[in-house]
Amino acid sequence: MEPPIPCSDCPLRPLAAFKPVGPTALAAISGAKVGQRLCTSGATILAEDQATTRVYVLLSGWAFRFKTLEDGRRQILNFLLPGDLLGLQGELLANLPHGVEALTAVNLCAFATDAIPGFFRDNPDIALDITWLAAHEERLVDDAVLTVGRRTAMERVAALLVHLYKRAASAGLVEDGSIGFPLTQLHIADALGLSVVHTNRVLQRLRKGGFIRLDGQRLAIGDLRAMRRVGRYWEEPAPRRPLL
Amino acid sequence: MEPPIPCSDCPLRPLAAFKPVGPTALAAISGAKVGQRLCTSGATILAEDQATTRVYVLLSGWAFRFKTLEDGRRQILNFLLPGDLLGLQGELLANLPHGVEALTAVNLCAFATDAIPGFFRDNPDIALDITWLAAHEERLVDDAVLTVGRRTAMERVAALLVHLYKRAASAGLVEDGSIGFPLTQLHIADALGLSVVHTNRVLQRLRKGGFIRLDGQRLAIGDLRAMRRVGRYWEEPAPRRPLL
DNA sequence: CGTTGATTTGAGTAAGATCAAGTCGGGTGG
DNA sequence: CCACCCGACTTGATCTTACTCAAATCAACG
Repeated sequence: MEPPIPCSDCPLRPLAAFKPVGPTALAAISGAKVGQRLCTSGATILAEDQATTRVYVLLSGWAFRFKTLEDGRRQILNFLLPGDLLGLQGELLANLPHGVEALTAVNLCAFATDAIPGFFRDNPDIALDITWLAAHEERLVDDAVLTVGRRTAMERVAALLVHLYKRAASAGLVEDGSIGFPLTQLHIADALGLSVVHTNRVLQRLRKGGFIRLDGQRLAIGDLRAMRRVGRYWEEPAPRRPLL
Repeated sequence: MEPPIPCSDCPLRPLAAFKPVGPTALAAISGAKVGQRLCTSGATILAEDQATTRVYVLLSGWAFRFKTLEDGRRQILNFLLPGDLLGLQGELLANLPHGVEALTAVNLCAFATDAIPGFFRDNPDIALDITWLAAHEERLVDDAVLTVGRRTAMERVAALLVHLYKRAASAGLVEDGSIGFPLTQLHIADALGLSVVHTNRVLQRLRKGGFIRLDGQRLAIGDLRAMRRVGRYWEEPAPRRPLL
């Protein structure tokens, strides 16, 4: 339970993955911030189909967005890593069309939802950044549709692992060739439209083929090139992204 | 090949589905418009992975966004109907991560991509509308992930047909209980992650069950309630949406 | 008529789901 | 310390959904 971090000391901003921000924009962001929020692993950050009063930036930890069918079938839409914005759809659309759940303990930077129209009025650069982030997230979901709709189970798992590894890497989370990996096999299954059992078997094939090391809570990818080939997954190099 | 329609006479704006727009915003939009573009059915409106110079609003006709794997497997991400914005991701991200193809003859209203930053600078209401449209499209794609990942083939087809029927309806395209329906079974299959053959059989089941009438180019849904039940598909009532 | 695109039908198959146990490791309480 | 519980992971057996391949039909069109 650390004290709130001032935006000027944000641990994320120095990372190469993020676009530098000017002093006026930083002041505007800092001024709109209304606090921080901590969630424990497994907590519901935002409930499905609910009106929201906050928009958050993920400071640390992992989370995911999901939707469920009334009979309980769950689909994970995408994963959220440090720097990601969440809850924007709740502000723009009437209410949030999906839920958000924490995968690990999570530290969130909170903004009042009415800060958004404020940014658009007074700070076009930030407004454009917000729209950029929205477009970027849509790109991720577009990829998810392609993966779930047209890739084989093996391709899906490989593509997801590469994708998450690279994102974790650009958030500075690699330690001696591996990342902390908080997903259970059920999460992988729910993200990829597979059953847990089948997911388990595919993971074993990847392990036995020497493509990955995945024990307990850490993931290492031996040969990234090979994994990309298995997953038929080539994403363009990540551009420097804005950080709210 | 009609002459360009001035924004003030836009045939879409009077529809109840669209949010009214003030005179200054209308003037700004009108001023940014650089022309119209006609495409024939089947034409590529925007190519995959390409830098773009234009953003379009679909004035009339149907189109779809898609991605392909290098071996030819194609996934349709969502369908575009009159009033939809396309090409925004090409402006914000470096280049367009998906292709856009016309399903019917299509009439597009063109804006130079650099009109977007201009809107953000000078016209916060329009900027917010653009972001709203982006968030709304993401919602559609989120739904697509849920459909493809967790619904059965029967549910997928039923949900898609209801979805498209309702959207066509709100674009004013219903004529005596049916809509013009330009998708082939291959399009349906590619949108839903199914094979054409299986799609065909599911459609036949829906027809024989009396749920739909789908002959050649027209779709009618007998009992919408029943179809929603089959598809496990309940969307929230469509809000009035902005039109660029 | 011949061609072409869309749809339909049949037969065989494979990918992945379901069901049912069983293992393993890390708490927790007695 | 040990029994036990619980969640995550594994494994095997069986089954089903939806895919593949192949071919026929059908309508529109030049």
